[in-house]
Amino acid sequence: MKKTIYDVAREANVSIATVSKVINNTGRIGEKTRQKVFQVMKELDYQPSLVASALTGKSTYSIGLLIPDLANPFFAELARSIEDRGHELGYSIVMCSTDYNPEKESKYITLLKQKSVDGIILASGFQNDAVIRDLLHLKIPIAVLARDVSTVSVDTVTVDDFIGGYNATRYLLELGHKKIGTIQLDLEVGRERIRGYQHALQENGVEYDGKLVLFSPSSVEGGKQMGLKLLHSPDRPTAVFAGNDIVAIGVIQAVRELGLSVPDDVSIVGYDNTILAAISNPPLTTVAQPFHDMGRQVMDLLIQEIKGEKKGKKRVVMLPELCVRESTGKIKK
Amino acid sequence: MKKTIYDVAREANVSIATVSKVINNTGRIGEKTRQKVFQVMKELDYQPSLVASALTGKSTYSIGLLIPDLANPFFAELARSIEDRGHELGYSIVMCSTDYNPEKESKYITLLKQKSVDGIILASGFQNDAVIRDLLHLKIPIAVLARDVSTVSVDTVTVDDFIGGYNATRYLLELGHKKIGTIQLDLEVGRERIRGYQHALQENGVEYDGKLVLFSPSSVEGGKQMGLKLLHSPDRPTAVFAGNDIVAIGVIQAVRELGLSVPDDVSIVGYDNTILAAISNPPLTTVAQPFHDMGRQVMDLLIQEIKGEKKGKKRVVMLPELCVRESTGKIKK
DNA sequence: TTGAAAGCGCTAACAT
DNA sequence: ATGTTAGCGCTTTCAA
Repeated sequence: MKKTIYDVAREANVSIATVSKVINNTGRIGEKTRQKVFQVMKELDYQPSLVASALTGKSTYSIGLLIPDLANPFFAELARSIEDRGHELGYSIVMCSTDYNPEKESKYITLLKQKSVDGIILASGFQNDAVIRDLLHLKIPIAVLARDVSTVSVDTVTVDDFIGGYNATRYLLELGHKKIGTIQLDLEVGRERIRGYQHALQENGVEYDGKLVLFSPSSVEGGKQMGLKLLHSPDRPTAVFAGNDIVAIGVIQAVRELGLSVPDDVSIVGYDNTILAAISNPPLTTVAQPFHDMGRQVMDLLIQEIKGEKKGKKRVVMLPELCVRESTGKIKK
Repeated sequence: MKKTIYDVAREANVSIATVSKVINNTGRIGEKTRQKVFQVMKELDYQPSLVASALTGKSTYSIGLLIPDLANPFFAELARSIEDRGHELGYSIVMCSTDYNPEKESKYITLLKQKSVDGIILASGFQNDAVIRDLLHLKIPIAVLARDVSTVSVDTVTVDDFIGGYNATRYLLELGHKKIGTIQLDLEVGRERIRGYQHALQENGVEYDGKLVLFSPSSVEGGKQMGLKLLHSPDRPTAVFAGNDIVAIGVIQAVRELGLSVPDDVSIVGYDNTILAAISNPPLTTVAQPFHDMGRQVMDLLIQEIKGEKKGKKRVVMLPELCVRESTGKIKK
């Protein structure tokens, strides 16, 4: 049978109130009593039930994490850093992969509410602010990662996608490319990167061509299909800026399938700097997101919010950094 | 304020017992009453507290997942399939990455016990059976994934590592390789694969050479270092069987660093068939583990155990399958 | 310094 | 068919 606080109290000849106090280090307890209680707790291998203490109004010490897809290396890394920071701070993580699916999103939110998690991290391309507002209204602490929720006041950690798109594109322009295609995810982040892309083009006097801008799902196959579409025209682009490393790898495959070479015929830039970028062939030039810091930051923000250590909401913006490898090269005349 | 069962009861002019009964669909309730209660629940946006119902002796509907490292694509895929199956069955997953670290293992186990999870999935190179015995003794349902716990009676899902090692090695032998090195993880699975490797060698009359067997941590860097070590001798192996795809990629890098080519000079076989194998250069011949089924199976086993739908423990063994790509080739005379 | 007792929100006998 | 009530294991006043 699992031991309860009553077992400890009886064995130590004190009341459960006393035991509770030594566990939580509250109230004033005599040193001898404290020792005795500790000893009995050890003897009985007693561990307080978090469920019971949660019911009494304390925290559950668990926080929900909504993330699009654990199987995507970028999100897996992110989840890992969030998990680590959470555990460091005494919280455990309940994982929910949403697949960018609004239905799953709200289903999981409901679930997490029922479980009385202390807070929720939204690391997803959340479709509707309504859910966020609802959470906020219910006073459930939340923190949003990697997405600007401009219309709502929440704690957010974002990486500047405009800059990311801008830097990637500018780098390609510097290499002499003029016809630069881009294949992004059909999400807010994708559109923001496209804005950066446009800005870079414009700044360099290159005319924007809508036909060079495509959307793709986050998969190798998707990248390949869109890559083929983009590269199939006789007047094909000499460089492609992809929405993430997975898509970029699809584009590489497309290039190869057309009998062309990376980076000789087509330069490619990815996004995220996952392990995929490091090991792909050729190694991928990519826009690095500081996932380690990102995870840590959201978690810290959320915990501060939970503990009420913070006045008002905070918005942390991090900067992406171009990581140059071998999938990009100067344009050949 | 969060609504409670009392709010619903009052609003619907019934007792809390009645509300509880319609929620859980137990006892006999008049149709009109039922409708009324449902309606009020909706109006109030009432969601029963799982914490409270858990305290009353019911399940928490959460299960703990101990896994070495979410950031490793293989485990991420596994975690994803476990999560999906869990959610399908109404359970949520509490993630714990252990880094193969026994201290973290027991720390997380303690945590999960306090949270009264309904069960725990051990998908780790668990170092000591003691923890498992303890859990078993406490009657906490567990299921073990990807590791044979031969001395203890638990539900397990494993992939036959002996066969995996055997198949990989035999394939290399069939290609004409005689000097075959192997770099495995220093874990039970690794040793089992080495046994398969030895068996294949012996069966083909190739003498076993201990110097060709190395251990490495699960990292590209580790694989590269061990790869260099293995390949540095003048009498270097013509093929390497690696412990997982990540290590295999490290070996590829080692081969390149020595100015050699894959597969012309050195054939390489990985393990796991993660996305890394598909996108590496050259695409990796690898031993595929059916992670999708694996995750589903452990979860099913665990839930059956939790629900007591099963007499005795079950041991499910799945078979790995060699997936041939371009990192292996016939030996050159 | 310690203990008695009232909940937290819910379930499950047992009554009615 | 519905309600009363006694817990579940813990925290927290309030007394002693």
